[in-house]
Order: sequence, then structure tokens, then C-alpha cells
Amino acid sequence: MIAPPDPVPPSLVVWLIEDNDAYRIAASRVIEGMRDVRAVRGFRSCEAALRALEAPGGEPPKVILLDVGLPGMSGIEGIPLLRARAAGAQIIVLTVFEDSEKVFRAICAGADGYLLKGSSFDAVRDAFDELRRGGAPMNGRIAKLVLQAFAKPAPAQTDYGLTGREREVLERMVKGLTKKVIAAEISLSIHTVDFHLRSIYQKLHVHTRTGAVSKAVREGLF
Amino acid sequence: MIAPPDPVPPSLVVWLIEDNDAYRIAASRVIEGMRDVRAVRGFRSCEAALRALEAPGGEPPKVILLDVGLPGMSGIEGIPLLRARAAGAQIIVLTVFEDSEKVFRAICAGADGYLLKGSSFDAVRDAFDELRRGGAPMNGRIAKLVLQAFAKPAPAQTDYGLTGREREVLERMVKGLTKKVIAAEISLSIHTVDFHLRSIYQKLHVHTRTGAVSKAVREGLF
DNA sequence: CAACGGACTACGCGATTGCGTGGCTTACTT
DNA sequence: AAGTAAGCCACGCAATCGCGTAGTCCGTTG
Repeated sequence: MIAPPDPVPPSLVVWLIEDNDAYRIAASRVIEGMRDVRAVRGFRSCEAALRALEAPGGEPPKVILLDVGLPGMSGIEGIPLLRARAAGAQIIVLTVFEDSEKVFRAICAGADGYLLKGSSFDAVRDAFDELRRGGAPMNGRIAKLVLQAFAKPAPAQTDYGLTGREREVLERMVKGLTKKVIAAEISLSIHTVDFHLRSIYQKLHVHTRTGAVSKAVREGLF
Repeated sequence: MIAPPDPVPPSLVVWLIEDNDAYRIAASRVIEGMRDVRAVRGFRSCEAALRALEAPGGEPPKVILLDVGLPGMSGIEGIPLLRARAAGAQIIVLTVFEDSEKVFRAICAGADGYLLKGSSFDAVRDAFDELRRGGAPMNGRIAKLVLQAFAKPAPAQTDYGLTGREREVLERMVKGLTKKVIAAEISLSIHTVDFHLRSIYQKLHVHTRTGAVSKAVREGLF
């Protein structure tokens, strides 16, 4: 219930990278009117914004609103470059795309938030508030995609009914050890390790060490 | 800009699972007063809520607000059970925990949203609106944790300078194929496949097939 | 142009692996 | 008490693997 003290200076420099002139100009005007926003600067492409960052002088941005579908370099490609050159800037993706493919590529590239253009400009204002509180602004439908992506692998959590010894052996096999070394580590004959190995093959439905290791790592067993 | 037509019936049955009596009662009262909420029912534990779901009659919940730190079964353990018995219910975690460990366990268990108790009750109302729009309610700080989790593995995207042939071989090794089979698939001598294999070992700093496969899968190369 | 390094192809040998087979102990069923 | 299933341990052999070694092609460098 208690709001933490405001850690962010009260005026933001916002950059807006968006190729649609009408949208960019309209959005700039609205954002400029928001409280705590000192300046808004618009760009038609990532390349243009990157050039501005290289140029001497000029105030560095605190927030970058970034479209994905841009001419030349896409917004997703631009994220790591912008992050490298604009230290401390929060990069918020602002786009129409809500297919999981693009969303995840943007998130993996290091976006600090993900908004949809379909929402009202209030969402942008709320996003600034969220950043100020130390959180990440994220559209609800995007959040749903993210949650679904996490929830999927959960049911695949089968341990294939491996016994204790079998898990011990498999764990060491994943680490790249040979049967001989494994046998020494858990004080067994190499033949016994081999037996457990074959039980593992049977339970995982593979017949090589590589197949077993691949499956074990993929299923998140180790 | 254009809001889609409301697809959700205008009255929600909300369940609140929370062991702190004072908080549960206070929250129930506030939530009951929200528009579109028809009824709120409180439980002290997952077990109690599960029993109520088994019992005949009674209205099934549309939204379940769930605490994590509960006596007996934890909220996280309860999520899959609640989901199985309350088809169609949206399960929203409502807790004080915001360490990534608990957050991710809850999300992997299949939560439809994640709110923090520290926020005002407005957040709960907003969450209901978000559900109605087909999105997932998520606290901004939780969203930040999620984004950071995704962004981390990205910089680890090194391909270790593998050549084309080496990638071909490694890809098939991950599938569990033997050298002989790999050689046949890409029309090479076993000896040549073996050479590429050793180059892979060197570049990945391993010296066994298992180690190479393990590393390749982990780094997300395949 | 010669020299050089990198990618690719190839051979042979000793060590390791995959598999058929069997024995032993514990625990639960009949 | 006998039966039976599961986990654990072990042997031996054919197939496979890890490694030292070497030749060819090709783009780059001096």
C-alpha cells in the first residue's frame, strides 16, 4: 500500500521511432503534453536514431518508443544497438504486432516493455508511470502470450520413472563424463554403470548416449 | 482505439483463497462492491476450495484470487489442481512475494495473472477489466522479472564460430545419430564426419559427444 | 608468386561403448 | 513358502568412438 519514494528525475526525454508520419506527429504531440515529459524527438528509422546518438551534444533519451515494422533495420534488430549506445534508456516496443513470434523476438532482444498501438495514448502515460515505479509496462494481451509460453513446458515435466541410480548416471552423462569416470565417481563397476545406462535408454526411448543427453537437457531434467 | 465488443457475461463469481482473515474479509468486501461482480466467496486454504469444487451444487468461479503462502498445500501446488476442477476459471495469483523463484514457479504452474498485495485494490479491479479484454493481468514489477528472464539468454547466443559442415554434424548428433549414419546422410566418409566432430569438441571446449550435445542443447543452438 | 592458414576430406589404431546374458538382493503378492 | 517383479551388479564381444596423422582446395597476405 505504501508507494516507494520516487527514484526517477521528474522530467523525461522521450524518443519516438516510427515511420508513419501521421502517427508519429500525432503521438509526439500527445506525449509532449504529458506531465514529467520534457521533450519528445521523432525519428523515421532506427538508423536515424542511431546517427543522432553518435552525434555530439544533444540530450540522451530516457525512454525510447520503438516501432517494429520499420524501413531498413527492423525495430527488433535495432534494440541491442540502441541499448549499447543509449545507456540507461528504457526501450519500449510500441507496435501493432501481437503474434508470439515477433513478441518473443523483441523480448529476447532486450525490450523493457511492450505496448500495442491499438490502445489509447493513456497506455503510454501509464507506461511512463510504470517505469517510474521500477516496473515494466506490458500490454495485457502480450502478458497473456508470455504466460502461455511459460505454462506450456510445465506438463512435459515427466521424469520417465528413472530410479535413483539411473538419475545419478544420467546427470553425470549430461556433464560429459565417460562410463569409466562415472563408475569411479559413484564407486561402481563400469559394467554396472553400463547396465543403468541401458535402462535409461529404454525408458527414454533412445539407443545412444547423445540421444539420451539431448532428451534429458531438453526436458529440463538437468 | 476501438474497443472490441464485450465477450464476457457481465457478472463474475470470484473466489478468494487467503489465510489471513483480516485481509480476506476486507478484500472480499471491496471486491463485492465492484461492478460486474456478482458474488465473492472466501477460503482459508486450497484444500477448502478444492472441497467446495467437488461438492455438488454451488456456482463455479470465474476468477480465483490465490495467495501463495498458505497453510497446508501452497498456492503454487494448488494451481494445477484448481485448474483441473474449475474448468474455465481464471487463476490470478495475489501475493506479497516478488522474488523470481516463486514468481516463475507460479507462472509455470499455469497462473493466468500475477498481482502484488502491496498495490491498491484498484489493481484488482483493473485485473478484472484486463481479463474481460482477453489479456493477462500482471503487475509491472513482475513483468520486469519476466522480461529480464527472457533477455538474459540472448547475449549467450554465441555459435562458437562453427562452420557449415560442423553445424550439420552437430545438429544430427543432437538427434542421437551415430557417426556412421551421419556420414551416410550427408554423403561423407565416417572419417570426415569424425574430423568435424573433433573440431566441434575443440570449439566447444569439450572432448566427448555427450558434453558437446549437452552444451549445444543448453545454448539453444538446436 | 610463394607462403600461409582455414575448411574440408580421408585413413588406422587403441580405448570406449552398446548389447546379449546371467546372478544377487529386497519387497510385495499369492 | 513359493512366485514374481524391480533395482542393482557383473562379464564378454562386436561395433563405435576419440585421436594422431596427412592430403587437397581456396582465399588472403606479404
